[in-house]
Amino acid sequence: MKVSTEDEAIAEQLRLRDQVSQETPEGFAPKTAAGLDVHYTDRGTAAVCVLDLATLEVVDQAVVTGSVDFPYISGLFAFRELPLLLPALEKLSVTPDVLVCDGQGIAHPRRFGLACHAGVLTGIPSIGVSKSANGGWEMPGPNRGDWTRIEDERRPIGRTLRTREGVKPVFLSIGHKMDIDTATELVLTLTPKYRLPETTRRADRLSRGLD
DNA sequence: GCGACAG
DNA sequence: ATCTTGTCGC
Repeated sequence: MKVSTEDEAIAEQLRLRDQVSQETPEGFAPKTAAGLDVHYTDRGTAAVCVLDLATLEVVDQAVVTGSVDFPYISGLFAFRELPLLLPALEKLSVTPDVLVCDGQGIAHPRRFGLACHAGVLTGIPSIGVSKSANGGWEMPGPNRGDWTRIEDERRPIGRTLRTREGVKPVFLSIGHKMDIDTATELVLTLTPKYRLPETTRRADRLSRGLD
């Protein structure tokens, strides 16, 4: 379905959100994780970087550049980024076991943020990790691994997670085919040294034409 | 009108 | 997101 207006985008989110699964597939044992990010200049450059979870080395990557016509609107972020991210995912020579998106999953006004959208359209388990969050949350403890709930109307929709001591926590929520505990463990695996997941850092660098 | 507001 | 100086720490 073509989506070009705000109303159409919201209708599309409401149509797709029931397809989100909050259950991790039986025997889920991811060997690879993909980071997704888009960098903007006069156009957009989407980058996907697949890392081996055991070594955090890059095993595959893809870049797609094109025009971006949908504006940035909080709550409709996916409609700005997915048109370039999906083609980039298709260019990969391997299918990643999980997608780590730079944004929200169900911690979203309609419970259908970028990570959910990417997961449902690809069928790949996904999570959303962002640098800031909507909704209510309190600062987690000071140690790596400490977390607190992100809530909306007293309903848990995600977690803050301290990935590194002395710095602001990250905000994570499940995207698709994923449970929050598995997502938390995955993010900790991806953050041995820096606040943000290695997947996100590599995709960000790649989208900027570095590396 | 005012504050909130993923990137 | 992007703009943009200095500063602290490994």
